[in-house]
Amino acid sequence: MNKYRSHNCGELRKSHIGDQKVTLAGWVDTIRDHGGVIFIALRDHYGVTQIVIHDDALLKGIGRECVISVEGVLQARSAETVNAKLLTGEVELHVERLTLLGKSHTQLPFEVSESTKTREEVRLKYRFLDLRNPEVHHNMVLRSEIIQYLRSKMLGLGFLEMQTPILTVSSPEGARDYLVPSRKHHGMFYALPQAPQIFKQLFMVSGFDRYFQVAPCFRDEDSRADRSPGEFYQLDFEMAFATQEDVFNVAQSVMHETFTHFTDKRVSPLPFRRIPYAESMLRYGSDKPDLRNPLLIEDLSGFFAGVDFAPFKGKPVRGIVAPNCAGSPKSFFEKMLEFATEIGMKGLGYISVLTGMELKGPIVKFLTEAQQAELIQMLGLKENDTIFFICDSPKLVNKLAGQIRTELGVRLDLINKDVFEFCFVTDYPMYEQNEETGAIEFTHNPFSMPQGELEALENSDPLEIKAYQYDIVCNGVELSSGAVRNHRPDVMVKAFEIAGYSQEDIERNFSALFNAFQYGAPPHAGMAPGIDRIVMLLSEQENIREIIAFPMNANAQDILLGAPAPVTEAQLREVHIKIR
RNA sequence: GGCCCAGUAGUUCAGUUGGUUAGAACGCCAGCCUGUCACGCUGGAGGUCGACGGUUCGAGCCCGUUCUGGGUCGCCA
Repeated sequence: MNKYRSHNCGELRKSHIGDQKVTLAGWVDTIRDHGGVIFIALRDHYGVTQIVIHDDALLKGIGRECVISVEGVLQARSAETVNAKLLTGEVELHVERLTLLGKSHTQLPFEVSESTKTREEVRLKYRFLDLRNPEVHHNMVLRSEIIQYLRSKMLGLGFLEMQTPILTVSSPEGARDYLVPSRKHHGMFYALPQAPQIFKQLFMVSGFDRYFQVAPCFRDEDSRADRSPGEFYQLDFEMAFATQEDVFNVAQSVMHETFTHFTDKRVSPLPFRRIPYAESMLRYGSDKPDLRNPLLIEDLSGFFAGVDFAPFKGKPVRGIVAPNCAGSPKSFFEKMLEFATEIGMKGLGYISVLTGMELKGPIVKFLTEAQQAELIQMLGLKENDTIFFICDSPKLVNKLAGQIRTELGVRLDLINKDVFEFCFVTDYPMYEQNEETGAIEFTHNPFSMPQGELEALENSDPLEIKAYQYDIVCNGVELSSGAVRNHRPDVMVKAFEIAGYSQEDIERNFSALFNAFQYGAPPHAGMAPGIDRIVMLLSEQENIREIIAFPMNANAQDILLGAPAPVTEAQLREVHIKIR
């Protein structure tokens, strides 16, 4: 028998009554002292069990959050004292012996059960206490179970879990690297991987057919509520002899099964919708559309070209039809205008459809009768609809319309909270034009295969070329991007040439991959859904720190251990670094 | 780096038009209580109002600067 306990705090039931002696160990959750009888809720990883003490001398020096071991006799609770809220609520342990295993300060920085309401700074400093809170504790358990589940799914689909280096080389593309100075090589640096991109592609060249990894990724970029600074995990995978379809099949089957397994909410049926990037930007105003929001954006540029309304003249115009909105109080429209102003719009025009299909709103007087009828017919307007107009530069108009769409969805309470709506956003443009310099640049990953391959690169307008580049999105959260990779050196040289890079540039910056591709590379494709984001969605947490055991704060500091921290002069000398 | 919000007891917060000794709840300490389960009751301790400077007879409150935290834009191939 274990020295400290015969059972854990979550498992005792009526059926255990009559067992010889029962020993439990755990944290003192609450103490209810009635004078002659004292009740303690004893908590561990598995649950809570009530223990009963008749001799208050046993409790001397014992306060909340102390760790104790108690031995005694298990008894049934009388019918009227059963606690239905506890799985162990039908029994209680009557204590004969009590041992203090770990004393706690009496004044805690916060009450464990209330920790989530405490300032984050304090929570993170005492994260070990915060994590005792069953609510927070459970998030970590869920995270573990999700990762285990993802692993088993990937293994079941024939993927091989493989490790790639953590100390690797700085890459010129992408985010800022975390650098690690080299001791043996003066003035040289390792970098932590932003993703195992190059390595997983090399695996493909090496003949490993299906690779995956629960991969730590490091990027030195500023945080957001859904973006941990510094480090995060991806379910990184890559498949040889695979097309975009093959990747989608794996991704949607794993996501569908995982989300179905861990929640009761409805999950998008298979196959997940595919939305081309251009359509996503136009209809949802974002490349990560939240499909729970039923509102769609309409392109009204053509319509307004024929309308004599100066502010919209010659500019792209978008419209969003909000149902059952015309009767909203004045304050609703004022709040919407306020929001529009906050995101940089000059105004927010709207037209409401009154009973009898009469149009009302500041813009109506600029429309002829025929134009009013056309608008009603074109948009299928119904009584009580309100149509909001968004007009801005071609660069901003979609994004602004997307923000208005989201805000309307929230304010009108149109977002169904009980579903997980997945989609793939496909056909990202290969290149874009730099606004200032006019230069042609890669939109995303320079290693994505252009659709049409060499032929398209040679004969098409670069800005028209699409890439086999895609995202998977759930409820407006971007889970990952992925691509069919460009495995052909000749296509790669041409693709880089269009973006203004020479073959020497490729050889200098991406020599390993480019060189490997000269020795027989299979077509391959992959993806890397973010694990933290998946756990966030499944645990319904708004902040990524809630699902990471020891997160850094928003300022990229670990205030529990104190990172980053200065190091000694000797350490600096060893790695040939001088602090200015 | 820009913008927004917050900083008052261990914690969460209130604090009126600038006016006596800065309050509440929970926690902590002491006492009472034999069936509670967020036990209850009585009493007590606990404050550099983030910091600095200014205005004022007088500042938690007004002004300026600054620090810290959170959110967001930039950034995130």
